[in-house]
Amino acid sequence: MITQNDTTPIFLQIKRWIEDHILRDEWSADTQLPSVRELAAEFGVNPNTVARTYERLTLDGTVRSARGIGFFVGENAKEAIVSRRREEFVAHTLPSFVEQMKLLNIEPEEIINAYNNHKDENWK
Amino acid sequence: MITQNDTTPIFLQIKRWIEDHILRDEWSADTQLPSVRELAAEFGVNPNTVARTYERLTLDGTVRSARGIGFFVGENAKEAIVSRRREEFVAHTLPSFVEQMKLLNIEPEEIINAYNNHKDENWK
Amino acid sequence: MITQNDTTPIFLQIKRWIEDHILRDEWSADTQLPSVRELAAEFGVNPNTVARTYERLTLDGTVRSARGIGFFVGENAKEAIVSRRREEFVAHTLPSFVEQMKLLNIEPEEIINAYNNHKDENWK
Amino acid sequence: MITQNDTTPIFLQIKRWIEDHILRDEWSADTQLPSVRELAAEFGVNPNTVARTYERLTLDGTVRSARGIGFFVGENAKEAIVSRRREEFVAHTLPSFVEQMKLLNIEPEEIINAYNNHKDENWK
DNA sequence: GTGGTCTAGACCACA
DNA sequence: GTGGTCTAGACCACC
Repeated sequence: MITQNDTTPIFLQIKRWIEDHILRDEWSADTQLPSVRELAAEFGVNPNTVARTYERLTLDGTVRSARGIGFFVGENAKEAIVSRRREEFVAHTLPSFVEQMKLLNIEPEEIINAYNNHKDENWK
Repeated sequence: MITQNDTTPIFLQIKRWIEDHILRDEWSADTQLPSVRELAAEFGVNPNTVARTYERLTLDGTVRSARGIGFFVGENAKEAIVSRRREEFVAHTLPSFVEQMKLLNIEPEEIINAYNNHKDENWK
Repeated sequence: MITQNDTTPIFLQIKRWIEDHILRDEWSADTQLPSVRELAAEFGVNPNTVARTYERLTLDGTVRSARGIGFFVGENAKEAIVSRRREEFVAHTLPSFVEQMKLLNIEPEEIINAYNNHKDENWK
Repeated sequence: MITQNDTTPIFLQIKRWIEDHILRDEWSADTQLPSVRELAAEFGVNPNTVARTYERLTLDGTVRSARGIGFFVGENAKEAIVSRRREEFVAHTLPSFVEQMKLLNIEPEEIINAYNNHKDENWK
């Protein structure tokens, strides 16, 4: 799911990928995260890029680093992510989404359908 | 509506702004569009930036240029825009939107509400 | 056959259109050419644009103007056009044409066929 | 081969120059292309001009860009270029070429000769 | 007046 | 180092 074709920076794609894991409760507080080298190999990107992801996550408080050991999920990581994303959602995502619906004459039913048919797939 | 705060490039914001006008039937086929210098002044950006917008629209076929005269809305511009945007919508926007809803536990009702409350406002 | 879609200037398209008539012996020396207004109406362009065409043709010697009367085909117009065009042909058109053939793996037969099938059509 | 004398814009000359390399199999899929600054220096033009070339090639799908890394030849670049050029060839180049031949009384033999004498020369 | 191209130089984010 | 965007200003051809 990490791709160069997307215009969003790779390190942000990885950041979101990690956050998504946390949101799905696959990684909970104090869970040790994959090492920089590991992830870099898995995604086929430069280790610096992954390091940058962790740096940002650390600034967020989403993650905390233990020198010489690795990175761990922070205490209230999930709650923080949810609140940040919700804010983003209501402020930008939802309005622009509705705007698109209106412009393209898309009925709410389509959205409901997509919602009901959603399966947890495309998961690297 | 054009802002430096948004991370999307100015020339693409303007492109979208023009396309939206066409989608709303404010500008139909063969309508002459504002000149490069005019728009540049209106948005307070460099003429080159607007020129770049029009260049892209021309490559799209959304717009056609007449040297020494100006730009005009292309023949099937609206249909082309709708089909392009719909494709983008079902391929990316909608899936990632639903994904967000699931991750953030947002119920479809919220979307319906937003949809119903939508007014055509803040329209330059 | 005069179109805004072509990237070549309109006045040059018209110039070529007139020269082609001469090459086909439809207009010979001393034939009076259509007036500026006439052509402008026929092509749906600004009279200035046609005027510019005649101005160039006059500089060429292809055409001579009689004040208050109109424009007439010059004495050795046809020969001059042919020589100019031939020069252009061997210097640029032919080489780049052959280059394209090589790059696209197009065999000479295709050209011969096109040549033999050519009818004098698409003539405004 | 890139010259200011030609009336075609520099950035399009460079585009063609790159496409020609691909057609000649000198650069195949996934080959990394010269950087913007490199080409700009080589041709003695402004980096923006080369950037514009690459922008077009990217829109084409001929090339794909990786931020911070460089540009790479796209997957079916060669095939796409060939088909685009062939289309252009049969739709415009060939008809207008034959038209010229007729108008200037040029015999097919001349073309065959030029074709046979063609050497892959002046190739940067 | 219009669009089209090019230069010079700046700043940014990314790897 | 790489690409991407933007500005400022110039020059040109066209209508």
